[in-house]
Amino acid sequence: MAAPTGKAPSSVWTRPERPRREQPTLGREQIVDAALALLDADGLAGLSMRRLGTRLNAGATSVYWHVANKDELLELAMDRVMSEVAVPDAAEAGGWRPAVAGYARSLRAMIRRHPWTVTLFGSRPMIGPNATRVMDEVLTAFRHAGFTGHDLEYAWALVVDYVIGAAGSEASRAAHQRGVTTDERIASMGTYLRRIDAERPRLAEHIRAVWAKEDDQVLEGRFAFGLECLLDGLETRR
Amino acid sequence: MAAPTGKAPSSVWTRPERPRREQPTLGREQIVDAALALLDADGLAGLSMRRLGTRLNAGATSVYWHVANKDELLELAMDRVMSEVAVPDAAEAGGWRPAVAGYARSLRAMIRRHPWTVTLFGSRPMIGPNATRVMDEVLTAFRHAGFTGHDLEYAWALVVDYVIGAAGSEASRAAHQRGVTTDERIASMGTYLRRIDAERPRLAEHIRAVWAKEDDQVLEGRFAFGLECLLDGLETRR
DNA sequence: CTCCCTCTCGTACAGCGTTCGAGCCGATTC
DNA sequence: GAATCGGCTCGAACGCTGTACGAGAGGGAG
Repeated sequence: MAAPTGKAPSSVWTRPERPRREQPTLGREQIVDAALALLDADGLAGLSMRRLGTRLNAGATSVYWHVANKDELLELAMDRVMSEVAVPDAAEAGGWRPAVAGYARSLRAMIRRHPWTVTLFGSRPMIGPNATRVMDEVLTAFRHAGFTGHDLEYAWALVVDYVIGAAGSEASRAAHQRGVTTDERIASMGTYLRRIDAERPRLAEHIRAVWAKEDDQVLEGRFAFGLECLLDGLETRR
Repeated sequence: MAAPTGKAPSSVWTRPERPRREQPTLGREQIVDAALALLDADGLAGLSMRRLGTRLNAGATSVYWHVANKDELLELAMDRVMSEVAVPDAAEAGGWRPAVAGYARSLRAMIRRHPWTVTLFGSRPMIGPNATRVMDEVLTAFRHAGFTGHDLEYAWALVVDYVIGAAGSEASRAAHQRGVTTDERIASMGTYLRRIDAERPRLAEHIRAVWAKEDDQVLEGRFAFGLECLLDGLETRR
């Protein structure tokens, strides 16, 4: 994987795609397509350059002509999924608040569709065309609210950090529940939960009560609660 | 060095003079110690079972007697660093709000000391003794505020999700700035930033203005802003 | 003494990301 | 037509990873 050296990183976006000759050869587009398919199916661990090659009916290392790194490939994949994030126009949506809320929901939905993005957010500066488009639109929404200068950056960071944190915790928790019922999960804690019972009875009670009905509806409510809290806090500061 | 091959008569010279029993054998404690040292020094990529073994003056695979997996080792490491997180008592700190704020700051500080935790949060259910201790204390703080049932869970999730998201984005951004000045970083974007200049001038302006002075002080202010926003929002709902 | 349990570690295996260089093929140039 | 070139593919190899396995050392117990 990437070696975090001290040199200035050269990003995919700074280098033009190699000019293509015909159709039947591979290009960045289909490579990213195939990578996305593997990522969505089996997560980050499901994407290896060899598997990607065979999926493309190509040699294992042919991809390296079109993409320098696996890291670069992941950058491309990240920007691709960012194209799914929509930011409502503040004027049409009826103010900055619906616009920002719509963005937050859209971003969360995207992360839930592509849980592998969680690990990758911020692993590199996201400056791809779609990421910049989203950022630009969100910033204009916040400017509609009256934020400027540092407060503008602070407000944006607050929303995006929360959404990534919340959607991330949902996604990774979902990954561990796949094919396991809540009862089984509680049962698998077995003696350990019983020890918590003894040492921290109120916590154990809470765990049982909350985990027992942690379905999609509750998660939806959880996110809505957090988002509204956060927007209320922003409202008083604009 | 003589290598003992086959069934050569066992001579003093063919074998090291004392088969190394200097340490009372390794235990989980020192294994986690060494793992933490590697993780803090070189991040997640810096921890390999072989490096860990040599660091412990042990064979590469000796660790597997004490720990089943690398995953388990990381779970132990995660719980160890959770011991650094402190939750002020609500009564002593002067209310739920200072208590929760203190917890948030302590968690963020821990993540900044151990940036490799970012990827690991939520990658497995955190039910180690220290994690449960922290969760218990935080829940009692929120109960002091009057939260119960679902709102209790929602409030807790809001804070922890935000802190992890914010500290995570800080940590990963810091990892990419290591040894690179902001000027170099902006310069490395080169023509690409100029394209953003052309297509999204307000965004480019914002990027230059914000990235230019993204020092620790600004990050501190950013976190404080978000945290206060969020606590304000919680205040109206308790 | 032998037996057994705890613990160490060399070896091996499959898989990873990536480099290198050989080679194919269509287009251009002589 | 022949030679050359550049875009592109790909097999082989390198060094690394996590982990399974089994041989064996050390010390206590019978």
